[in-house]
Amino acid sequence: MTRPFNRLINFEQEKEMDKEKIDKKDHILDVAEKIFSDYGYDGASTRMISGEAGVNMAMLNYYFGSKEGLFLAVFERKISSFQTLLQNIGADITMTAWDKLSLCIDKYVERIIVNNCFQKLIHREIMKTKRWELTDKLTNILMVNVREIGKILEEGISNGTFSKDTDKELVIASIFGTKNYIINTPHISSLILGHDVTDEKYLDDELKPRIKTYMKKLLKAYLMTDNDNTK
Amino acid sequence: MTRPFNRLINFEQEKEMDKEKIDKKDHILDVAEKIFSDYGYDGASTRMISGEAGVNMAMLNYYFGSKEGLFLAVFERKISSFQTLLQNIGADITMTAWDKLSLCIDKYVERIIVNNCFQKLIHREIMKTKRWELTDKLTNILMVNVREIGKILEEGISNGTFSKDTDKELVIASIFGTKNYIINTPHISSLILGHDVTDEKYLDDELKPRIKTYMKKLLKAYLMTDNDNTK
DNA sequence: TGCCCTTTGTTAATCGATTGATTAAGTATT
DNA sequence: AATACTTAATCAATCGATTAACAAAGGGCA
Repeated sequence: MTRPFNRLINFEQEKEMDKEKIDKKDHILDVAEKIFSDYGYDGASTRMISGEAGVNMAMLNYYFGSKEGLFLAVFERKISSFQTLLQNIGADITMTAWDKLSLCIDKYVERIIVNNCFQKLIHREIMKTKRWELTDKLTNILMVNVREIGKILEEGISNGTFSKDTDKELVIASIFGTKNYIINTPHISSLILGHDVTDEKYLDDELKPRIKTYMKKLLKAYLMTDNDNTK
Repeated sequence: MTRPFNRLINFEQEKEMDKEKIDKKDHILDVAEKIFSDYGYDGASTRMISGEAGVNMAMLNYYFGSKEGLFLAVFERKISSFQTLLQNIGADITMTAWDKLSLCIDKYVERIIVNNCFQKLIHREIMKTKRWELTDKLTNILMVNVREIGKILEEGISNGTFSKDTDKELVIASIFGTKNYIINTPHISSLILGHDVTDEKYLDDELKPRIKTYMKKLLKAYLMTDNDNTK
Protein backbone atom coordinates (compact mmCIF):
# COMPACT_ATOMS: atom_id res chain seq x y z
CA MET A 1 0.00 0.00 0.00
CA THR A 2 2.84 2.36 0.77
CA ARG A 3 4.53 2.69 -2.54
CA PRO A 4 7.41 5.08 -3.03
CA PHE A 5 6.10 7.00 -6.01
CA ASN A 6 7.12 10.17 -4.24
CA ARG A 7 10.74 9.15 -4.36
CA LEU A 8 10.88 10.28 -7.93
CA ILE A 9 10.55 13.84 -6.73
CA ASN A 10 11.88 13.48 -3.18
CA PHE A 11 15.47 14.52 -3.53
CA GLU A 12 16.45 14.25 0.12
CA GLN A 13 15.41 10.66 0.24
CA GLU A 14 17.13 9.98 -3.04
CA LYS A 15 20.42 11.29 -1.71
CA GLU A 16 20.20 8.97 1.23
CA MET A 17 19.79 5.89 -0.91
CA ASP A 18 22.82 3.86 -1.75
CA LYS A 19 23.79 3.70 -5.38
CA GLU A 20 22.94 0.03 -5.70
CA LYS A 21 19.25 0.68 -5.27
CA ILE A 22 19.22 3.59 -7.67
CA ASP A 23 21.03 1.55 -10.25
CA LYS A 24 18.54 -1.24 -9.74
CA LYS A 25 15.60 0.96 -10.60
CA ASP A 26 17.51 2.36 -13.52
CA HIS A 27 18.39 -1.14 -14.56
CA ILE A 28 14.72 -2.09 -14.60
CA LEU A 29 13.95 0.92 -16.77
CA ASP A 30 16.78 0.00 -19.14
CA VAL A 31 15.46 -3.52 -19.51
CA ALA A 32 11.87 -2.32 -19.84
CA GLU A 33 12.85 0.11 -22.58
CA LYS A 34 14.59 -2.66 -24.46
CA ILE A 35 11.79 -5.21 -24.08
CA PHE A 36 9.02 -2.73 -24.87
CA SER A 37 10.74 -1.63 -28.04
CA ASP A 38 11.43 -5.19 -29.12
CA TYR A 39 7.97 -6.61 -28.47
CA GLY A 40 5.70 -3.56 -28.27
CA TYR A 41 3.61 -2.59 -25.27
CA ASP A 42 1.11 -5.41 -25.69
CA GLY A 43 3.66 -7.99 -26.79
CA ALA A 44 5.85 -7.42 -23.75
CA SER A 45 4.78 -9.01 -20.48
CA THR A 46 5.70 -7.90 -17.00
CA ARG A 47 7.11 -11.35 -16.34
CA MET A 48 9.37 -10.96 -19.35
CA ILE A 49 10.71 -7.67 -18.07
CA SER A 50 11.14 -8.75 -14.47
CA GLY A 51 12.79 -11.97 -15.58
CA GLU A 52 15.24 -10.19 -17.86
CA ALA A 53 15.99 -7.63 -15.16
CA GLY A 54 16.49 -10.35 -12.57
CA VAL A 55 13.97 -9.01 -10.10
CA ASN A 56 10.73 -10.30 -8.69
CA MET A 57 7.64 -9.48 -10.66
CA ALA A 58 6.01 -7.69 -7.76
CA MET A 59 8.89 -5.21 -7.78
CA LEU A 60 7.58 -3.64 -10.94
CA ASN A 61 4.25 -2.85 -9.29
CA TYR A 62 6.00 -1.82 -6.11
CA TYR A 63 8.17 0.69 -7.91
CA PHE A 64 5.96 1.82 -10.76
CA GLY A 65 2.45 0.91 -9.70
CA SER A 66 1.47 -0.87 -12.89
CA LYS A 67 2.62 -1.93 -16.30
CA GLU A 68 1.42 1.38 -17.70
CA GLY A 69 3.22 3.20 -14.91
CA LEU A 70 6.41 1.44 -15.87
CA PHE A 71 5.84 2.37 -19.48
CA LEU A 72 5.38 6.00 -18.51
CA ALA A 73 8.44 5.93 -16.28
CA VAL A 74 10.55 4.85 -19.23
CA PHE A 75 9.51 8.07 -20.96
CA GLU A 76 9.71 10.41 -18.00
CA ARG A 77 13.38 9.58 -17.74
CA LYS A 78 14.12 10.75 -21.25
CA ILE A 79 11.81 13.67 -21.84
CA SER A 80 13.69 16.27 -19.84
CA SER A 81 16.92 16.05 -21.81
CA PHE A 82 14.99 15.74 -25.03
CA GLN A 83 13.18 19.05 -25.00
CA THR A 84 16.07 21.47 -24.84
CA LEU A 85 18.29 19.90 -27.46
CA LEU A 86 17.17 21.71 -30.57
CA GLN A 87 15.73 24.77 -28.87
CA ASN A 88 19.14 26.22 -28.12
CA ILE A 89 20.08 25.94 -31.75
CA GLY A 90 16.92 27.68 -32.90
CA ALA A 91 17.44 30.54 -30.49
CA ASP A 92 20.99 31.27 -31.69
CA ILE A 93 20.84 34.55 -33.59
CA THR A 94 24.40 34.31 -34.87
CA MET A 95 23.63 31.43 -37.22
CA THR A 96 21.94 31.46 -40.61
CA ALA A 97 18.84 29.36 -41.15
CA TRP A 98 20.80 26.88 -43.20
CA ASP A 99 23.50 26.52 -40.60
CA LYS A 100 20.85 25.93 -37.97
CA LEU A 101 19.14 23.30 -40.07
CA SER A 102 22.45 21.68 -40.85
CA LEU A 103 23.38 21.56 -37.19
CA CYS A 104 19.97 20.21 -36.25
CA ILE A 105 20.45 17.34 -38.65
CA ASP A 106 23.86 16.56 -37.20
CA LYS A 107 22.54 16.59 -33.65
CA TYR A 108 19.42 14.72 -34.56
CA VAL A 109 21.20 11.92 -36.39
CA GLU A 110 23.62 11.56 -33.51
CA ARG A 111 20.93 11.54 -30.85
CA ILE A 112 18.30 9.47 -32.58
CA ILE A 113 20.61 6.61 -33.31
CA VAL A 114 21.87 6.57 -29.75
CA ASN A 115 18.30 6.36 -28.49
CA ASN A 116 17.56 3.73 -31.08
CA CYS A 117 15.11 1.51 -29.28
CA PHE A 118 13.50 4.44 -27.50
CA GLN A 119 12.53 5.92 -30.84
CA LYS A 120 11.10 2.64 -32.00
CA LEU A 121 9.20 2.44 -28.76
CA ILE A 122 7.59 5.82 -29.35
CA HIS A 123 6.67 5.26 -32.95
CA ARG A 124 5.32 1.80 -32.42
CA GLU A 125 2.79 3.08 -29.89
CA ILE A 126 2.01 6.31 -31.71
CA MET A 127 1.08 4.36 -34.83
CA LYS A 128 -2.02 3.05 -33.08
CA THR A 129 -5.12 4.71 -34.42
CA LYS A 130 -7.11 4.05 -31.28
CA ARG A 131 -6.04 6.56 -28.70
CA TRP A 132 -5.33 6.00 -25.10
CA GLU A 133 -4.13 8.57 -22.62
CA LEU A 134 -0.52 8.05 -23.57
CA THR A 135 -0.92 8.83 -27.26
CA ASP A 136 -1.27 12.57 -26.74
CA LYS A 137 1.72 12.56 -24.43
CA LEU A 138 3.89 10.87 -27.03
CA THR A 139 2.56 13.17 -29.72
CA ASN A 140 3.54 16.21 -27.70
CA ILE A 141 7.03 14.88 -27.16
CA LEU A 142 7.62 14.51 -30.87
CA MET A 143 5.91 17.78 -31.78
CA VAL A 144 8.46 19.77 -29.82
CA ASN A 145 11.15 18.75 -32.27
CA VAL A 146 8.84 19.14 -35.23
CA ARG A 147 7.96 22.71 -34.33
CA GLU A 148 11.60 23.59 -33.78
CA ILE A 149 12.53 22.47 -37.28
CA GLY A 150 9.45 24.25 -38.59
CA LYS A 151 10.54 27.55 -37.10
CA ILE A 152 13.96 27.28 -38.68
CA LEU A 153 12.42 26.56 -42.06
CA GLU A 154 10.06 29.52 -41.70
CA GLU A 155 12.96 31.77 -40.84
CA GLY A 156 14.88 30.69 -43.92
CA ILE A 157 11.88 31.07 -46.19
CA SER A 158 10.95 34.52 -44.92
CA ASN A 159 14.45 35.97 -45.30
CA GLY A 160 14.93 34.46 -48.73
CA THR A 161 17.56 31.88 -47.84
CA PHE A 162 15.21 29.06 -48.80
CA SER A 163 13.02 28.87 -51.87
CA LYS A 164 9.69 30.68 -51.59
CA ASP A 165 7.67 27.70 -52.77
CA THR A 166 9.13 25.31 -50.22
CA ASP A 167 6.61 22.80 -48.90
CA LYS A 168 7.66 23.25 -45.30
CA GLU A 169 5.44 20.57 -43.81
CA LEU A 170 6.50 17.85 -46.20
CA VAL A 171 10.16 18.75 -45.75
CA ILE A 172 9.65 17.98 -42.08
CA ALA A 173 8.05 14.69 -43.06
CA SER A 174 11.09 13.85 -45.17
CA ILE A 175 13.59 14.72 -42.45
CA PHE A 176 11.95 12.63 -39.77
CA GLY A 177 10.57 10.03 -42.18
CA THR A 178 13.93 9.20 -43.74
CA LYS A 179 15.52 8.76 -40.36
CA ASN A 180 12.64 6.68 -39.01
CA TYR A 181 12.65 4.44 -42.03
CA ILE A 182 16.29 3.55 -41.53
CA ILE A 183 16.08 3.09 -37.78
CA ASN A 184 12.61 1.64 -37.29
CA THR A 185 12.68 -0.96 -40.04
CA PRO A 186 16.16 -2.44 -39.59
CA HIS A 187 15.32 -5.60 -41.50
CA ILE A 188 14.50 -3.58 -44.59
CA SER A 189 17.20 -0.95 -44.35
CA SER A 190 19.85 -3.57 -43.66
CA LEU A 191 18.95 -5.26 -46.92
CA ILE A 192 18.93 -1.95 -48.77
CA LEU A 193 22.27 -0.82 -47.41
CA GLY A 194 23.95 -4.20 -47.52
CA HIS A 195 25.04 -3.94 -43.88
CA ASP A 196 23.52 -4.67 -40.51
CA VAL A 197 22.21 -1.29 -39.39
CA THR A 198 22.06 -2.49 -35.78
CA ASP A 199 25.83 -2.92 -35.81
CA GLU A 200 27.11 -0.02 -33.74
CA LYS A 201 30.49 0.18 -35.41
CA TYR A 202 28.93 0.41 -38.85
CA LEU A 203 26.49 3.01 -37.54
CA ASP A 204 29.15 5.25 -36.05
CA ASP A 205 31.84 4.88 -38.67
CA GLU A 206 29.80 4.83 -41.86
CA LEU A 207 26.07 5.25 -41.67
CA LYS A 208 25.78 8.27 -39.40
CA PRO A 209 28.13 10.50 -41.42
CA ARG A 210 26.57 9.18 -44.59
CA ILE A 211 23.07 10.12 -43.46
CA LYS A 212 24.27 13.57 -42.40
CA THR A 213 25.92 14.23 -45.73
CA TYR A 214 22.97 12.92 -47.68
CA MET A 215 20.33 14.82 -45.77
CA LYS A 216 22.20 18.09 -46.16
CA LYS A 217 22.68 17.55 -49.88
CA LEU A 218 19.05 16.60 -50.31
CA LEU A 219 17.72 19.57 -48.39
CA LYS A 220 20.19 22.01 -49.88
CA ALA A 221 19.23 20.95 -53.39
CA TYR A 222 15.54 21.32 -52.63
CA LEU A 223 15.57 24.40 -50.44
CA MET A 224 18.19 26.39 -52.30
CA THR A 225 17.22 25.80 -55.90
CA ASP A 226 14.82 27.91 -57.90
CA ASN A 227 12.50 25.15 -59.00
CA ASP A 228 9.33 27.02 -59.80
CA ASN A 229 9.59 25.95 -63.42
CA THR A 230 7.88 22.85 -64.75
CA LYS A 231 6.37 20.01 -62.75
CA MET B 1 -10.79 -31.92 -37.62
CA THR B 2 -11.78 -31.50 -41.23
CA ARG B 3 -11.15 -27.86 -41.87
CA PRO B 4 -11.57 -26.43 -45.35
CA PHE B 5 -8.12 -24.94 -45.83
CA ASN B 6 -8.05 -26.51 -49.27
CA ARG B 7 -10.97 -24.38 -50.33
CA LEU B 8 -8.63 -21.47 -50.83
CA ILE B 9 -7.16 -23.23 -53.85
CA ASN B 10 -10.11 -25.39 -54.84
CA PHE B 11 -11.68 -23.34 -57.59
CA GLU B 12 -14.45 -25.73 -58.52
CA GLN B 13 -15.76 -25.77 -55.01
CA GLU B 14 -15.42 -22.03 -54.76
CA LYS B 15 -17.58 -21.51 -57.81
CA GLU B 16 -20.28 -23.66 -56.31
CA MET B 17 -20.50 -21.65 -53.14
CA ASP B 18 -23.14 -19.00 -52.85
CA LYS B 19 -21.94 -15.44 -52.59
CA GLU B 20 -23.06 -15.07 -49.02
CA LYS B 21 -20.43 -17.46 -47.73
CA ILE B 22 -17.65 -15.93 -49.78
CA ASP B 23 -18.56 -12.48 -48.62
CA LYS B 24 -18.60 -13.66 -45.03
CA LYS B 25 -15.03 -14.85 -45.16
CA ASP B 26 -14.03 -11.69 -46.94
CA HIS B 27 -15.89 -9.69 -44.34
CA ILE B 28 -13.90 -11.37 -41.57
CA LEU B 29 -10.66 -10.55 -43.39
CA ASP B 30 -11.76 -6.93 -43.80
CA VAL B 31 -12.52 -6.63 -40.11
CA ALA B 32 -9.31 -8.43 -39.13
CA GLU B 33 -7.23 -6.11 -41.31
CA LYS B 34 -8.80 -3.10 -39.66
CA ILE B 35 -8.48 -4.39 -36.09
CA PHE B 36 -4.94 -5.66 -36.55
CA SER B 37 -3.79 -2.33 -37.95
CA ASP B 38 -5.52 -0.38 -35.20
CA TYR B 39 -4.33 -2.45 -32.25
CA GLY B 40 -1.35 -4.39 -33.59
CA TYR B 41 -1.06 -8.15 -33.69
CA ASP B 42 -0.68 -8.57 -29.95
CA GLY B 43 -3.11 -5.83 -29.03
CA ALA B 44 -5.89 -7.32 -31.12
CA SER B 45 -7.74 -10.31 -29.68
CA THR B 46 -9.64 -12.94 -31.59
CA ARG B 47 -12.71 -12.09 -29.54
CA MET B 48 -12.42 -8.49 -30.67
CA ILE B 49 -12.29 -9.51 -34.32
CA SER B 50 -15.07 -12.08 -34.14
CA GLY B 51 -17.25 -9.69 -32.18
CA GLU B 52 -16.75 -6.87 -34.65
CA ALA B 53 -17.36 -9.21 -37.57
CA GLY B 54 -20.48 -10.59 -35.93
CA VAL B 55 -19.41 -14.22 -36.03
CA ASN B 56 -18.66 -16.81 -33.42
CA MET B 57 -15.12 -16.92 -32.17
CA ALA B 58 -14.66 -20.53 -33.21
CA MET B 59 -15.30 -19.52 -36.81
CA LEU B 60 -11.92 -17.85 -37.00
CA ASN B 61 -10.16 -21.07 -36.10
CA TYR B 62 -12.50 -23.02 -38.35
CA TYR B 63 -11.67 -20.88 -41.34
CA PHE B 64 -8.10 -19.86 -40.69
CA GLY B 65 -6.79 -22.42 -38.20
CA SER B 66 -5.37 -19.94 -35.74
CA LYS B 67 -4.86 -16.28 -35.00
CA GLU B 68 -1.61 -16.36 -36.90
CA GLY B 69 -3.36 -18.10 -39.79
CA LEU B 70 -5.88 -15.30 -39.89
CA PHE B 71 -3.08 -12.76 -39.84
CA LEU B 72 -1.39 -14.51 -42.74
CA ALA B 73 -4.67 -14.76 -44.66
CA VAL B 74 -5.02 -10.99 -44.47
CA PHE B 75 -1.73 -10.72 -46.31
CA GLU B 76 -2.23 -13.52 -48.81
CA ARG B 77 -5.24 -11.65 -50.12
CA LYS B 78 -3.19 -8.58 -50.99
CA ILE B 79 0.18 -9.89 -52.08
CA SER B 80 -0.82 -11.06 -55.52
CA SER B 81 -1.88 -7.65 -56.80
CA PHE B 82 1.03 -6.00 -55.01
CA GLN B 83 3.94 -7.56 -56.81
CA THR B 84 3.32 -6.53 -60.41
CA LEU B 85 2.49 -2.89 -59.83
CA LEU B 86 5.83 -1.21 -60.35
CA GLN B 87 7.50 -3.95 -62.36
CA ASN B 88 5.67 -3.03 -65.55
CA ILE B 89 6.87 0.53 -65.26
CA GLY B 90 10.48 -0.51 -64.79
CA ALA B 91 10.37 -2.77 -67.83
CA ASP B 92 9.10 -0.04 -70.16
CA ILE B 93 11.97 0.83 -72.49
CA THR B 94 10.24 3.84 -74.01
CA MET B 95 10.47 5.94 -70.84
CA THR B 96 13.42 7.81 -69.40
CA ALA B 97 14.61 6.99 -65.90
CA TRP B 98 13.13 10.20 -64.59
CA ASP B 99 9.75 9.56 -66.18
CA LYS B 100 9.74 6.08 -64.67
CA LEU B 101 10.58 7.40 -61.23
CA SER B 102 7.99 10.11 -61.57
CA LEU B 103 5.35 7.61 -62.57
CA CYS B 104 6.31 5.26 -59.76
CA ILE B 105 5.78 8.04 -57.27
CA ASP B 106 2.36 8.81 -58.70
CA LYS B 107 1.31 5.18 -58.59
CA TYR B 108 2.82 4.62 -55.21
CA VAL B 109 1.17 7.58 -53.56
CA GLU B 110 -2.17 6.56 -55.04
CA ARG B 111 -1.87 2.97 -54.02
CA ILE B 112 -0.34 3.34 -50.63
CA ILE B 113 -2.98 5.69 -49.35
CA VAL B 114 -5.74 3.43 -50.57
CA ASN B 115 -4.22 0.53 -48.65
CA ASN B 116 -3.75 2.77 -45.67
CA CYS B 117 -4.31 0.41 -42.75
CA PHE B 118 -2.66 -2.47 -44.59
CA GLN B 119 0.55 -0.47 -44.78
CA LYS B 120 0.39 0.36 -41.11
CA LEU B 121 -0.22 -3.30 -40.41
CA ILE B 122 2.93 -4.31 -42.26
CA HIS B 123 5.19 -1.71 -40.74
CA ARG B 124 3.95 -2.19 -37.23
CA GLU B 125 4.91 -5.85 -37.30
CA ILE B 126 8.10 -5.41 -39.29
CA MET B 127 9.39 -2.94 -36.69
CA LYS B 128 9.77 -5.77 -34.20
CA THR B 129 13.41 -6.64 -33.71
CA LYS B 130 12.64 -10.15 -32.59
CA ARG B 131 11.87 -12.19 -35.64
CA TRP B 132 9.15 -14.67 -36.11
CA GLU B 133 8.39 -16.58 -39.26
CA LEU B 134 6.28 -13.77 -40.66
CA THR B 135 8.97 -11.12 -40.51
CA ASP B 136 10.87 -12.44 -43.50
CA LYS B 137 7.66 -12.75 -45.45
CA LEU B 138 6.76 -9.12 -44.82
CA THR B 139 10.31 -8.04 -45.60
CA ASN B 140 10.19 -9.75 -48.96
CA ILE B 141 6.90 -8.08 -49.82
CA LEU B 142 8.33 -4.63 -49.23
CA MET B 143 11.68 -5.41 -50.86
CA VAL B 144 10.01 -6.05 -54.21
CA ASN B 145 9.08 -2.40 -54.44
CA VAL B 146 12.39 -1.28 -53.01
CA ARG B 147 14.38 -3.16 -55.62
CA GLU B 148 12.20 -1.84 -58.41
CA ILE B 149 12.90 1.75 -57.44
CA GLY B 150 16.56 0.84 -57.01
CA LYS B 151 16.81 -0.43 -60.56
CA ILE B 152 15.31 2.75 -61.95
CA LEU B 153 17.77 4.86 -59.96
CA GLU B 154 20.68 2.75 -61.18
CA GLU B 155 19.53 3.16 -64.75
CA GLY B 156 19.38 6.92 -64.39
CA ILE B 157 22.77 7.13 -62.71
CA SER B 158 24.53 4.93 -65.26
CA ASN B 159 23.23 6.83 -68.26
CA GLY B 160 23.98 10.22 -66.75
CA THR B 161 20.41 11.37 -66.20
CA PHE B 162 20.94 11.44 -62.44
CA SER B 163 23.93 12.84 -60.59
CA LYS B 164 26.90 10.50 -60.31
CA ASP B 165 27.27 10.96 -56.57
CA THR B 166 23.65 10.09 -55.83
CA ASP B 167 23.22 8.12 -52.61
CA LYS B 168 20.85 5.63 -54.13
CA GLU B 169 20.06 3.70 -50.97
CA LEU B 170 19.20 6.75 -48.91
CA VAL B 171 17.05 8.17 -51.71
CA ILE B 172 14.99 5.02 -51.41
CA ALA B 173 14.79 5.57 -47.66
CA SER B 174 13.52 9.11 -48.29
CA ILE B 175 10.88 8.04 -50.78
CA PHE B 176 9.38 5.34 -48.60
CA GLY B 177 10.19 7.08 -45.33
CA THR B 178 8.41 10.31 -46.20
CA LYS B 179 5.30 8.45 -47.26
CA ASN B 180 5.36 6.20 -44.19
CA TYR B 181 5.78 9.13 -41.87
CA ILE B 182 2.66 10.82 -43.18
CA ILE B 183 0.53 7.69 -43.31
CA ASN B 184 1.74 5.71 -40.30
CA THR B 185 1.80 8.50 -37.74
CA PRO B 186 -1.50 10.26 -38.48
CA HIS B 187 -1.60 12.01 -35.11
CA ILE B 188 1.67 13.74 -35.85
CA SER B 189 1.21 14.46 -39.52
CA SER B 190 -2.30 15.81 -38.89
CA LEU B 191 -0.84 18.34 -36.49
CA ILE B 192 1.93 19.24 -38.90
CA LEU B 193 -0.37 19.68 -41.87
CA GLY B 194 -3.21 21.29 -39.96
CA HIS B 195 -5.74 18.80 -41.36
CA ASP B 196 -6.97 15.36 -40.49
CA VAL B 197 -4.92 13.10 -42.76
CA THR B 198 -7.41 10.28 -42.25
CA ASP B 199 -10.08 12.38 -43.95
CA GLU B 200 -10.49 10.80 -47.35
CA LYS B 201 -11.67 13.94 -49.09
CA TYR B 202 -8.68 15.92 -47.88
CA LEU B 203 -6.42 13.05 -48.90
CA ASP B 204 -7.75 12.82 -52.44
CA ASP B 205 -8.28 16.50 -53.16
CA GLU B 206 -5.25 18.03 -51.51
CA LEU B 207 -2.70 15.80 -49.85
CA LYS B 208 -2.13 13.20 -52.55
CA PRO B 209 -1.38 15.71 -55.35
CA ARG B 210 0.65 17.74 -52.90
CA ILE B 211 2.81 14.77 -51.96
CA LYS B 212 3.30 13.89 -55.61
CA THR B 213 4.37 17.41 -56.51
CA TYR B 214 6.65 17.68 -53.51
CA MET B 215 8.35 14.34 -53.98
CA LYS B 216 9.10 15.05 -57.61
CA LYS B 217 10.51 18.48 -56.81
CA LEU B 218 12.60 17.07 -54.01
CA LEU B 219 14.02 14.23 -56.05
CA LYS B 220 14.52 16.32 -59.16
CA ALA B 221 16.47 18.88 -57.18
CA TYR B 222 18.66 16.23 -55.61
CA LEU B 223 19.10 13.85 -58.53
CA MET B 224 19.50 16.43 -61.28
CA THR B 225 21.75 18.98 -59.64
CA ASP B 226 25.54 18.96 -59.74
CA ASN B 227 26.17 19.13 -56.02
CA ASP B 228 29.67 17.79 -55.71
CA ASN B 229 30.88 21.16 -54.51
CA THR B 230 31.25 22.01 -50.82
CA LYS B 231 30.65 20.02 -47.64
C1' DT C 1 -39.80 -38.54 -54.11
C1' DG C 2 -38.02 -40.24 -49.65
C1' DC C 3 -34.39 -41.86 -46.70
C1' DC C 4 -29.55 -42.28 -45.20
C1' DC C 5 -25.19 -40.30 -44.71
C1' DT C 6 -21.20 -37.48 -45.39
C1' DT C 7 -19.61 -32.82 -45.65
C1' DT C 8 -19.84 -28.10 -44.37
C1' DG C 9 -21.17 -24.41 -41.41
C1' DT C 10 -22.31 -22.66 -36.67
C1' DT C 11 -23.01 -22.35 -31.80
C1' DA C 12 -22.28 -22.32 -26.59
C1' DA C 13 -19.39 -24.03 -23.27
C1' DT C 14 -15.10 -24.88 -21.71
C1' DC C 15 -10.08 -25.93 -21.84
C1' DG C 16 -5.30 -24.87 -19.98
C1' DA C 17 -2.11 -21.17 -20.19
C1' DT C 18 -0.84 -16.62 -19.43
C1' DT C 19 -1.91 -12.02 -18.38
C1' DG C 20 -1.42 -7.89 -14.83
C1' DA C 21 -2.04 -7.34 -10.17
C1' DT C 22 -2.29 -8.29 -5.18
C1' DT C 23 -1.50 -10.39 -0.87
C1' DA C 24 0.85 -11.83 3.29
C1' DA C 25 4.93 -12.86 5.16
C1' DG C 26 9.36 -12.11 5.32
C1' DT C 27 14.30 -9.61 5.43
C1' DA C 28 17.24 -5.53 5.72
C1' DT C 29 18.32 -1.06 7.11
C1' DT C 30 18.12 2.85 10.03
C1' DA D 1 10.16 -0.07 16.38
C1' DA D 2 9.57 1.79 11.89
C1' DT D 3 10.42 2.11 7.30
C1' DA D 4 12.06 0.27 2.95
C1' DC D 5 12.67 -3.58 0.28
C1' DT D 6 11.90 -8.49 -1.42
C1' DT D 7 9.82 -12.88 -1.95
C1' DA D 8 6.53 -16.86 -3.08
C1' DA D 9 1.94 -17.69 -3.62
C1' DT D 10 -2.18 -16.55 -5.44
C1' DC D 11 -5.92 -13.62 -7.39
C1' DA D 12 -9.50 -12.82 -11.10
C1' DA D 13 -9.49 -11.81 -15.88
C1' DT D 14 -8.42 -12.66 -20.39
C1' DC D 15 -5.88 -15.00 -23.84
C1' DG D 16 -6.03 -18.46 -28.03
C1' DA D 17 -7.80 -22.78 -28.89
C1' DT D 18 -10.79 -26.84 -28.59
C1' DT D 19 -14.70 -29.54 -27.84
C1' DA D 20 -19.30 -31.56 -28.47
C1' DA D 21 -23.60 -30.88 -30.13
C1' DC D 22 -26.30 -29.39 -33.69
C1' DA D 23 -28.17 -27.27 -38.27
C1' DA D 24 -28.01 -27.07 -43.11
C1' DA D 25 -27.08 -28.79 -47.55
C1' DG D 26 -26.50 -31.70 -50.79
C1' DG D 27 -25.07 -36.82 -52.87
C1' DG D 28 -26.11 -41.42 -53.73
C1' DC D 29 -29.41 -44.89 -54.02
C1' DA D 30 -33.89 -47.01 -53.82
